[in-house]
Amino acid sequence: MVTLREVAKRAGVSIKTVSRIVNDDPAVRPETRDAVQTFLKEMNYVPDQAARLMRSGTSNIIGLMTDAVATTPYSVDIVRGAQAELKRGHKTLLIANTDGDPELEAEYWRMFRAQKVAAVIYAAMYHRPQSMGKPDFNEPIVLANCFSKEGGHASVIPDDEAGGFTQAEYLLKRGHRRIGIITLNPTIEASILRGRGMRRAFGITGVHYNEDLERVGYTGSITDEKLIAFDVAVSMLKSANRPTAIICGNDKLALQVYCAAAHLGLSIPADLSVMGFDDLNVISECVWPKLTTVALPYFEIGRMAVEMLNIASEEKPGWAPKVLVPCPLVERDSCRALV
Amino acid sequence: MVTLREVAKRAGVSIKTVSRIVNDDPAVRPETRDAVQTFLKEMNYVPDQAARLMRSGTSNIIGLMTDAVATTPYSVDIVRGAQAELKRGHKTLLIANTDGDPELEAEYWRMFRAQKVAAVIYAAMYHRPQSMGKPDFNEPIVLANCFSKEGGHASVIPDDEAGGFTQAEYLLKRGHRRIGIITLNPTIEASILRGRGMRRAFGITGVHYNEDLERVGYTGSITDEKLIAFDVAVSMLKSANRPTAIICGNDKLALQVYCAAAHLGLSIPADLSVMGFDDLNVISECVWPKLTTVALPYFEIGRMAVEMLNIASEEKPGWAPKVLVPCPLVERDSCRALV
DNA sequence: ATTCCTATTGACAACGTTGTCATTTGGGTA
DNA sequence: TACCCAAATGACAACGTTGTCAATAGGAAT
Repeated sequence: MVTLREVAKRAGVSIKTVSRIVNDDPAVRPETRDAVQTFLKEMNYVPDQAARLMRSGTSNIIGLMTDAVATTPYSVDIVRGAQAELKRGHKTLLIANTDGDPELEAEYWRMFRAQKVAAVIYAAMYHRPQSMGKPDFNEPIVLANCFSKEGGHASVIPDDEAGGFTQAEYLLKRGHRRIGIITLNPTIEASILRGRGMRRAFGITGVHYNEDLERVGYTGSITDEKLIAFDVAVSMLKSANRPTAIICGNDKLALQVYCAAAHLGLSIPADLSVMGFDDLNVISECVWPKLTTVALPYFEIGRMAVEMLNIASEEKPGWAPKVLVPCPLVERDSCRALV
Repeated sequence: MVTLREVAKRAGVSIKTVSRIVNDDPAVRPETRDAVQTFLKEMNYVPDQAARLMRSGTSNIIGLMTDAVATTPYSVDIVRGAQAELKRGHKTLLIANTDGDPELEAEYWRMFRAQKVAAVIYAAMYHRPQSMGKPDFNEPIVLANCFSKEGGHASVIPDDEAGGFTQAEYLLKRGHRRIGIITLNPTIEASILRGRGMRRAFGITGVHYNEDLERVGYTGSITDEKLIAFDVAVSMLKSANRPTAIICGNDKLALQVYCAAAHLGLSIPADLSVMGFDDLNVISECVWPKLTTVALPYFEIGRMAVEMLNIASEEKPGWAPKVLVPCPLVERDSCRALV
């Protein structure tokens, strides 16, 4: 490993001068700078982060604590978004994947302290982080795609209420009146919010919200749920006055509706319109006709989390805003206008 | 941050004694050990990795350079597998996501050097790493899910040949004779190997391999490809003596075949058997009937890569084995026996 | 009691960097 | 020429840890 000392010796200047050049300190004569820079490149000098860190106290590493990556495909985009934003600041991500194991999480918090990470993004699905706050970790923490009920930390989450509104509004505007709804597990926060959004859309349009057409697409506990949307959709579609459209809680449910329609010989969108949520493109782009859905903006959530982190370091401890990231409609071919 | 010095002062012993206890050095009197350990816990001491690293020269961080995470869903499982194996050694993963940008990759190599990562896992899809070897990085490198043509590094890759064999053998054994094949881009290594495996299966069974039933499911260049499997499947299935089964290069293609079958009013598996590859469970578990497919063992690849890394550090530079990880058949409901 | 040996403990330097402060250099001004 | 000031450079300490080696203590052997 090439050190400042070696470069300095080779260039015939002091260690400190080389250090200054590496750190773009203007107080160096241009000629000296050029001369030394040649040596730096030639010897392929790379500053030792460990030494820097020891001297300065804060690293350029951001910790990302997550169980989301394990549980949801494409939640990787949170990572990508964060990294994209981080790249500018020459910071890097240390990813800790807990798979939901609290013991493992505790170990990773210790690890973050040991590495002196500058800040932490805590990304999780569904459940609220309980063990948060406990770890005596004093650097900024921002929650991504989740939030802690106790508060105390900024969080960046998708605007599920608006997302639900978008789904319902889109179909209502296109003349659908009998709309089936296949939801996520109703205990999930996202599910509640989207339901609220949909009802708001019905209300505005002046259409009666028909509870009978609302069913849950999963059974079982949240950690061990089983898809039953196929059966649910089949029973919905077999009925005499079947819905003309079905709104789904995610694209997986939508896929099951596609299969149910196929099973019953109904074509999409001629006989049935289908709307998804998430925009998992392995599904939405691969089915035929392509799925109209509402996107879960993971990339933007990750990016925004980093942005919040930058702000967080300059705010007071009490600062804990909730940033809602919009869920854009992705219009494809699975919904037809009835007019 | 609590330091050894502070703990030592509090416990009334020397810094070195505390250090010994933290590092499980047996040369400490049990009473001293117990006494100090109480203080360690009470003060919540965590050793400073930066200082350790500076002293010792090697970190406990493993770098993971990848574009795979960006391009393929569930390739995250490589990360999870690696982490699971790493956990034992109390090492952690520093993930560098290149999105395929060579400039960014070069920057990350520098970063790895700066962080003095102990070793690197290089995970990529499709293309061979060209810039590899260039970065003067002297720690062990293992390639995951890819390999460098120049050799020089151990690699862990799925056994695509055997995977292709498995696909064909499964259908042949169940009496299928007219088997359609919708492949990945034929320039991809995986595609070539699987083709070879399938032909081997046909050969062994003594069935003629009908080239006319083999079509590519994508158009366009590898970096910007477009799914056309739906159209391909429709044309295949419209023909008078249509295939009784279709083997797909991945589950996305299989999903398109499902949609094509639905479009033509054919039911799966009664009128058509479908076999996928990858086992993306957002598809394979969500379609109805559930998809019989061959799994891409990402988790195991990640795990194995770490295992190879451990071995690599004790091997000579020339050591560069290729480890083939089997692709297990996942039998579900999309294939029927003709007998 | 003295000596010796081993078990235990401690003092100190070093890792590579940067902050602080002192020193040198060079050029302009009186 | 002498002087002064700012710009440029350097010497040194410190960050927290561990390796090396020295010092101490305590017990056994004489």
